[in-house]
Amino acid sequence: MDTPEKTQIAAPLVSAHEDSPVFNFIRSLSPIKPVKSTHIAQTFTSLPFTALPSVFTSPHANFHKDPSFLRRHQSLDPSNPDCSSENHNIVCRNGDFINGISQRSKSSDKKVSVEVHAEPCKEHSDFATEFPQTSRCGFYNPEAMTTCSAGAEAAVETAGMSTPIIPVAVKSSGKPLPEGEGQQQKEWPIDASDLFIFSSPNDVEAFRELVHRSPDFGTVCLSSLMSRFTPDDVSGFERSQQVDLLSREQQQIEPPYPTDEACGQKEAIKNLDYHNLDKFLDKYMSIQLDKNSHNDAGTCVPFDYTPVPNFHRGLRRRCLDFEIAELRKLSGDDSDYSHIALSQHDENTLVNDGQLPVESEDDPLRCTLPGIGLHLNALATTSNDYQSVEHGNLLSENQLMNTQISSSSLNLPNSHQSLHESLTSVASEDIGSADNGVLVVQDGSQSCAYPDSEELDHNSPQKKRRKAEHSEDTACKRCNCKKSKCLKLYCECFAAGVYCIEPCACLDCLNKPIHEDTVLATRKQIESRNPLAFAPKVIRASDSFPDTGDDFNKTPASARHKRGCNCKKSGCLKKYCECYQGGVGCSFNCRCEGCKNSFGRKDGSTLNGVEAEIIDEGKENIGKSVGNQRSLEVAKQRDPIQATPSAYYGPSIQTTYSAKNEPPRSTSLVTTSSSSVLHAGQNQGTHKHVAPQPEFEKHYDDNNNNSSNAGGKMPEVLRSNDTPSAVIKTASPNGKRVSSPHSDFGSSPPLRSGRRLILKSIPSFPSLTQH
DNA sequence: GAGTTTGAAACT
DNA sequence: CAGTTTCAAACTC
Repeated sequence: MDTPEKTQIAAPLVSAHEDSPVFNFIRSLSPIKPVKSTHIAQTFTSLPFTALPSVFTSPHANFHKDPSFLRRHQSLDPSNPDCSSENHNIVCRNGDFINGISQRSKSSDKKVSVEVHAEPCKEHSDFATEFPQTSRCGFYNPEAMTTCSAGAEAAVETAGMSTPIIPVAVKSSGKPLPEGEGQQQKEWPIDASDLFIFSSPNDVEAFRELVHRSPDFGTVCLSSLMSRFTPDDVSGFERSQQVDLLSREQQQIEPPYPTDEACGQKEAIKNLDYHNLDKFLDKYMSIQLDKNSHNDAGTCVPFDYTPVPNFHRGLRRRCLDFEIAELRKLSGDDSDYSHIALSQHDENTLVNDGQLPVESEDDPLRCTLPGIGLHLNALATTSNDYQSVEHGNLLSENQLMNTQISSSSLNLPNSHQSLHESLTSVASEDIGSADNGVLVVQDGSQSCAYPDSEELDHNSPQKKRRKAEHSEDTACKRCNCKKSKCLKLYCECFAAGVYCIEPCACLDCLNKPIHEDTVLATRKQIESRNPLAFAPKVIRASDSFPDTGDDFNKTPASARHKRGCNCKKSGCLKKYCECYQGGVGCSFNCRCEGCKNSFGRKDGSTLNGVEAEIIDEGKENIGKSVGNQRSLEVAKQRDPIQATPSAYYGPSIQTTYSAKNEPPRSTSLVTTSSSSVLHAGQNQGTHKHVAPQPEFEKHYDDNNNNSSNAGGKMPEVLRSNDTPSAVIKTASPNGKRVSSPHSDFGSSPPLRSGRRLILKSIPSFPSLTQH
């Protein structure tokens, strides 16, 4: 048996290098390529690998698919040393797949090498291309599961796609079934044809012999295998594979691969009766099992079927609904979009967040908008997550999709944060939930909104309020609309770009997935009227520039309400005030009267609670004759770091809209400022944010001297047309993150009266409507 | 929980 | 664009 030898030889290599990207690359260059790695690699690379975790995806097809998978994998890891064409068309060990499938598997010391033999797949390229989808189908795609019939071929069909038929070199006959029905015999639960592809008849015979000698061997193996799955997995599997299972059950044929893809194989192998199997493998099958790894059984990290499938399946965010719906429309996919949330799948990797996700099940497109649809207000804020996501994506091809999504998702960086949080709770709560899109979505949202069980009592206003406060950062809203049908901005849910959920006490609510058409239409209408209507109300600069590392952004003052408030009686000290509610100071955009916003007064005298006191104190000391700039200077002297943001960034940022002269809703204005900021931010190093202060002061002073400007409150910098970028850089550390939904960057003319409107960090709102 | 206050959103 | 109305959240009792 030449097989064992090969295995032994190759195994070390795999163990040592399989994880190495470099090694993978080298392997990709390997002349020994049974499969067209190049082509596959492209498609595969572009595809999120994370899909693989779907354990039950296509048990039957798995093995048949495995060759393809391997090939794809080769594509990814084309040069896989473990794969050789020596004696077989394709000989690969499980370790390879595992490696290819997931990096995490490597972490384990186990070496599972299964030499399989598969004939070239004529459709492999297509399959490779499609594979991710197929594999991702997991529980969702019953069709993905194909019965591993006794025949040498198994076709896996997934949503309109047919996977390659990969004939196995040898089918194990095994011991005859009691019934003898069908060609397959129930001998070893894991049919050799399913689990292994023998490179030679001798191997098959050896395997049979082993099985025969150990009557319970198969049962044990199967039990062990199945025990690895959670009830949810099993149920999901059963649902999707019901037909197949029934069919097999009738035939008394055990499902060969409850596990997904390579992971499934790996798990299967791990769960095998090692005493028997190991011997057999060592001798006949070139399968090396590291018994030490057996401890990890069930912790097939990369393919950890249990959590992953559930997670994906369970993830539902209503917040994504709008976008999803839109996407679905765009893609013309009528399928349940609820699973889009799945795109969030690997949030842990992503960041802290996740908000975003990599895998989509059927429709890649869906995956592409992970961040979109999140609570917009929350999303508006930071780029940290966004960046993190990107990095995370780079780390793994599995997350490639995420990257695409993230980058394409209109700068909704923050979504990751909230998403992650939401997902965290949702993931667990939604597990086992019905796959019904709508229901699930709501559930997900609900989960999102109410991570705490206590919050289940959503009818209590106080609780709601409290919940709202708690979840305020989590981008989950709930409303109590009575007349608006939750289709107006009055509705917080609708305004936030999310569907209403159960906790909402709204009446006649139309802001639900079932009315998505209405919702989208309404949305469009409102957006047509005000493109930024759904943009975050509060633009948080602090979150926008994670990489800057400067502390300037950390003060509430660094964030501003995009439009400013119009408070008359509340003094901007109550939540009636959107600025206050948003935890940001009032800005020059505000038309409030008697502003006492503790986060920062409109006049700029107050940066935040502490700063305000400092400033006030400074004012007193300096005298009323001294302008605000003096106060700012005083404050800055006392605490340059904190004072700066408020003093400088605040006004600058706030000037997104002119207080009175500039219509808050002027898109063009916003665009202008956005572009400026964007340019500044993108092209400028973060360190530049620090320098501007003096300059700002100068402008500010000048501004004060110039009473002609909007009440003299507008810093000259903002008014100046000369160097928007510079100004912005100076004033806005976040400049790089500015994104306007409608970006006419650079084309926007200066605002009237030379005033520049700076809309910072307004995440491009997911345009559900394709304008 | 009901009623009031408040200010944003929508409308004219 | 300003004024008014509608609306729902925030708040008070």
